[in-house]
Amino acid sequence: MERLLTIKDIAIELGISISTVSRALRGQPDVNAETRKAVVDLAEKLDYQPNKAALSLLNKHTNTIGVLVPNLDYFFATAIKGIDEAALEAGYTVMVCQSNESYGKELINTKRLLESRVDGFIISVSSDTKIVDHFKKIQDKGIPMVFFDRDVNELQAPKILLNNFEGGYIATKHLINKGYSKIAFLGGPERMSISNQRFEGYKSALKEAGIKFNVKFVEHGDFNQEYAYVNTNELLRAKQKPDAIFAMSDRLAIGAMQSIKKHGLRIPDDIGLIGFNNEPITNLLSPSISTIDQPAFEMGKTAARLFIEMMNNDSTASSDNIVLKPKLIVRESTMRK
Amino acid sequence: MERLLTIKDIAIELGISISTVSRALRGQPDVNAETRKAVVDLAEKLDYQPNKAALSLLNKHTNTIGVLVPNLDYFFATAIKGIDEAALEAGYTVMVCQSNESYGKELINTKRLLESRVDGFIISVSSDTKIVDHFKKIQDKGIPMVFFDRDVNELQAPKILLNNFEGGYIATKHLINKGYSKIAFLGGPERMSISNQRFEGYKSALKEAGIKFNVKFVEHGDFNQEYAYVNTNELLRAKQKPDAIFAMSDRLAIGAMQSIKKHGLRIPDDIGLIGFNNEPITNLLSPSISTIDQPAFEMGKTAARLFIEMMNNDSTASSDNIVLKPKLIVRESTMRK
DNA sequence: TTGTAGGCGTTATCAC
DNA sequence: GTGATAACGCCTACAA
Repeated sequence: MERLLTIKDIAIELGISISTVSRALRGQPDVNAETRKAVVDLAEKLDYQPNKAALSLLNKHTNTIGVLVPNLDYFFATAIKGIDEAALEAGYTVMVCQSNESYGKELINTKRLLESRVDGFIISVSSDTKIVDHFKKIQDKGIPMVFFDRDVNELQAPKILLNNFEGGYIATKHLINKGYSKIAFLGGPERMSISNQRFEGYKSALKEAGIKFNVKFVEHGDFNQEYAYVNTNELLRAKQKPDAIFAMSDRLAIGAMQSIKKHGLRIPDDIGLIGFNNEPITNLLSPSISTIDQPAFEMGKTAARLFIEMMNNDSTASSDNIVLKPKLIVRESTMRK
Repeated sequence: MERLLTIKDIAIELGISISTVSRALRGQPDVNAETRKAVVDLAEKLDYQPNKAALSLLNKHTNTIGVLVPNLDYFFATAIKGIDEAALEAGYTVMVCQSNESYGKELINTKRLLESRVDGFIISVSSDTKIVDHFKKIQDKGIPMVFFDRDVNELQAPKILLNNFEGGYIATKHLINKGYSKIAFLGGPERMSISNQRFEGYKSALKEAGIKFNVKFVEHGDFNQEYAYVNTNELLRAKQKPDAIFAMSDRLAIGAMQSIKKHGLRIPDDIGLIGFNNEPITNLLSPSISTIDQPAFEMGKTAARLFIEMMNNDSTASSDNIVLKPKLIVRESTMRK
C-alpha cells in the first residue's frame, strides 16, 4: 500500500512545523490566519484524511463500537440500522461482525474487535454460545458492553430486551380468545433464553385459561424454516393434533405454514397460526400471518444510546435492563370465523 | 477507557525488555525457551491482545477491507456473507457501512473508511450517487477497489457484475414464450445501470419476438415496494393494459402483485409476473413469483477474492470485469395454462 | 504565533 | 539471547 498523506507532508510542503499544521487543522485559536488558510487549503487540495490509528494510539479510544450479531436477517439488519443511526449522531463508527450462530466464529470476532480496540460492544449472542468467558474477559478489562435481544443470564450488563414472556403470553392468549385450545409451541434451541421466555408466557396463558399443558404439543430445535417444517409435519401426523400453532419466530411460522398447506389443512379454519417478529413477509403471505411485533430499529437505537451514555458517564457498571413491550399484530392466520 | 494491557506491562512484570516479549510472542527463533514460556503464559493469563492501531501505524496496512453497500437487504446481506468468508480465510477483517441509498451518507462512510485506513474497498454504489469523485480520489491515492452488482461507467476498476442485459432478456423471453405479449417493464431509478441494462434486455427480447416496444408500458421510479404498487395501479388503470409485468427487482414485483390482487386480477391467468433477484420470499408467496436468480453469495465471495488477489499482486490497476450469469427461475406467477 | 520534544504500542535494526 | 533505539502519525505540554 502506498504511503498516504500525513500532516508532516503538509508541513514540509509549506515549510512550517508539524505542530502548526496540527493546530491549524483542528481549528485551534492561536494560529495565524494566513498560516491556517494555507494549511487548510492544502489539506483540502491534497484530500488529507487524519490517520485514525495514530489518533487511537494517542487518545486511548477509537470512537468505534463493535457490534456482534448472529446474522444479518431482517431483525438484525433493522436493529443495526438503529445502532448505526445513533452511533453516527454521536460520532461513533460501527464495526459489525456476524457469528452465523456459531460460538467459534463469535470467539474469533470478539478477539478481532478487541484487537481493533473498539471502545465497547453491542452484542446479541449466537444461539450456539454456551459459555460466556469471552464476554466476562471483556468486562474484566473494564470495556463497556450492552446486550440486546438475546439475554445472557450469566452476565451482569445492561440489556435491551423484549418482554418475551409477555410476547408469548399475548400470542397464546390471542389464540385462545379466537377459540383455539389445542395449541402447539414451536420453539428454538432448547437453551435459548428468548425461546424459553416465550415458552413460559405460552404456558402461563394456557394455565390462566384453564387449558392443561401438553408436552406433546411442544417442539424444540434449530432456528430455521426447514426444521419447523419437519417438526410441524410431526405434530400434524400425531394422533393428538393441535388446532393452532404458536411459533417463536416468523421463520418458524413460515416453515409451519408450508407443512400445514402440504397436509391440506386450511389456515385459520382448520388450524390457527401465529409467529413472532413481525417480519414484513408475514404480511405478504397468503394468508397473512399474525405475529408479535418487536421494535427492532428501536432496540438497536436504544442499545446504541445506552452505550453512548455509558461512555459519557464512564459508568461501565450500569446494569439496568430496558425491557420493551411486544405488540400483537392480528392478521388472517388467526381470524377464524 | 481503561488502559489495556501492553507488551510493556508484560516486560515489566517479567523484568525483561520489551523487544524480548515481542519476539517471544511472535514465535521468533532466537528466544530462550524458558523466557518464551514465561512470556506466553503471562500473555495468556492476562488475556493480552495486540493493539492493531500500533501495528497498522508501523506496517502501513490494516488488513481491513472497507465494504460499502446501499443497504442490508437479502441480496447484500448474502453478498456480505460471501465477502466475510473469503476475507476471513485470507486474514482480513471487514468493515461494513451502509449508505441507505444516499449519496451524502456514502460520502461520509467513504471518509470514515479512509480515516480507518482500510487497505481497500469493495463497493456497491448507492442509487442516489450521480458523481463519483469520492471514488476517483480513492483511486488517485492508489487504494485498490472492487465494485460489485452495480456498475459505475465512469470508473475504471475491476467489477463483479451480473449480466443484467441477459437477465432482462431471459425474463422477458420467458414471458413471451408463455404467450404474454403486452409486457410492461417496472424499472428502478432512471439512471441506474442495473435497471437500464435489464431494460435493454427487455427491449431486445421484444424486438426479437417482433413485438413493438410501447413506452406506455414502461415505468421508472424508486426502489421500493410502495412505489411499484402505485405505478402498477397506473398501468392497470390505463386504457391499454399490459398482460404481463417484468419487474426489475423482487421488491418491485411484490408491490406489483399487491396492486394486481387489489384490482381483482388473477396471476398468472389474467396477468403474468416475473421479478429479479430470487429472494427467498418469492418462493413463499402465493402464487410463487418467477424470478431471475442472481448469485449473491458468489458475487460477494468473488469480489473479496479478486480484491485479495489484487492486494497480493499489488496490481491496483486490474480492470477486468467478471460477469456472472443470471438464471431463470420459473414459478407459478408465469405458469399460465 | 510557532517550534521542539516526548509519548501512545509495536516492530525492526543494531549493538552487546 | 537480549536490550536499546528509532520509527510509524499525531497531539500536547513546554519553550521560544
